[in-house]
Amino acid sequence: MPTRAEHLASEIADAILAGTFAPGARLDEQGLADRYGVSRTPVREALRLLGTTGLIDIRPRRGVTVAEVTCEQLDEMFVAMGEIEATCARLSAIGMTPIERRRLEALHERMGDLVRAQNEVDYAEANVTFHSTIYAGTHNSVLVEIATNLRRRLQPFRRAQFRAPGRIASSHTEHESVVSAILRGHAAEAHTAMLRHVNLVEDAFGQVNAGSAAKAKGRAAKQAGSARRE
Amino acid sequence: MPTRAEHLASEIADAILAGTFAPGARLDEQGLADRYGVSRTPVREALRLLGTTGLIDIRPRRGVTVAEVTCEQLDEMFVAMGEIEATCARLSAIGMTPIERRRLEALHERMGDLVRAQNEVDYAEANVTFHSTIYAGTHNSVLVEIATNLRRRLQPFRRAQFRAPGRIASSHTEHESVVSAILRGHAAEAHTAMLRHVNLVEDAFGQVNAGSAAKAKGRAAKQAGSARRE
DNA sequence: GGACGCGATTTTGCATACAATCCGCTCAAA
DNA sequence: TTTGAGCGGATTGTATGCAAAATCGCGTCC
Repeated sequence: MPTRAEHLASEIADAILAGTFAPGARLDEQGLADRYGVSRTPVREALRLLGTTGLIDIRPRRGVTVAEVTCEQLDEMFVAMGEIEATCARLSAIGMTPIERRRLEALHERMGDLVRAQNEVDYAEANVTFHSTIYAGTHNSVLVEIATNLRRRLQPFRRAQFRAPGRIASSHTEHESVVSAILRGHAAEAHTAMLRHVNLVEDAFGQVNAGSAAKAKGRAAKQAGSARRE
Repeated sequence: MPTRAEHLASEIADAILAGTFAPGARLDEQGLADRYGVSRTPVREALRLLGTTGLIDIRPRRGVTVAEVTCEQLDEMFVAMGEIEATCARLSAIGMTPIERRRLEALHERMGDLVRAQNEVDYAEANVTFHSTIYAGTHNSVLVEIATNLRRRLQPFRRAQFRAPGRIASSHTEHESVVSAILRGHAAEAHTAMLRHVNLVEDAFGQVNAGSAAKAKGRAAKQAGSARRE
């Protein structure tokens, strides 16, 4: 059974990701305590837990606010994500067991069916599994954790990634290169293919948030999260 | 001014790294509170902060213990570190500014002097700067943070890395390949050189802790931290 | 009219108190 | 002798209270 603080942490995290608490909004402890019907202590603890996720911004004696992600930071996160994922793909190409390779191949084929059925919802879910499978293929829990955390932090900005027309099909084609390279054990190729895939994902993100995001890119203070909701 | 909890966190972290609290040792809140002359509240907060660093192990309602790092985990950390550093080197080769390149070159040359003077202490310090410089060369704060965290987690296991005879000279030679590749903007080469460098660092670690560590490698339950102290 | 300084209020940080859970022990029964 | 249940102590989780710091509003001075 999770402790109250942990429960609160995920509760608050969900609220932030859902937009209930807008970026930049102040999260005062008493307010959250009242809202969730607990005392300030577990709220404090929950906020400290979230502090390390990059979701909120804690400044000593000055309270905590929902993190405002600038376009620069978002860009850096996408670049880092690409590099980490590419590394995972490379290691997977080298070290995946035959069973893992078969599973990856099977998953990829199933996703092909979803593309033909134009089932974007299930594809999005399978996509998470796809990338997680490649993380796991590194057989390195440290890398898995890093990749998973980064993915979670980027999640709010990917919501609409498969809404761009034809994006789901392009994604599958890119996956094809990645899977092919991994199955053949071609490390460098897997790296390159995955790097390109993630970069294209970022581009797709940019397209979905086309008008506003493009302009926002210039303004430093402009925080990226809002682009998603426009 | 840092809050008491933050101060405590680094205090406790130092104590763990210094071996004051042995791996596996129980860290009860009241005990720490008494030891540092504060109440349980900031101690709890400090422990939560440390919880995300991998330095301690928190199990709800069952207290916190100093993390016991198994050889498998240590191995994974070294592999991950190598991959991250290699990525940083690659990005540095691509994106470092001329000024950054000159600074890296200058630092490398200064380290050459330290090698000739056989000044292991200063070399170890400069080595940290060297790697940090390459992290910074990515111009990506996310990667910098990941790399820095990993390095910090590995720090206790590197203490003796430059004690192996001739290791300091080998290190500098390996750096030479890395620096050369970065300065020439050769991405793939920088990646490979750095990956090899970090792998050799791990080997050096293994040599220093030769007898015990080598045997320990086989035993799953054996925790790596103890090897360092033998 | 604007900027600076000062006090009141709000909010965080820390301490203490209480409740719930876990761990180890004893003791009894198979 | 071993195993299991039950009980008591110890420890963590949560609530509340208090003090210090920060923020905001207002008045004053330039």
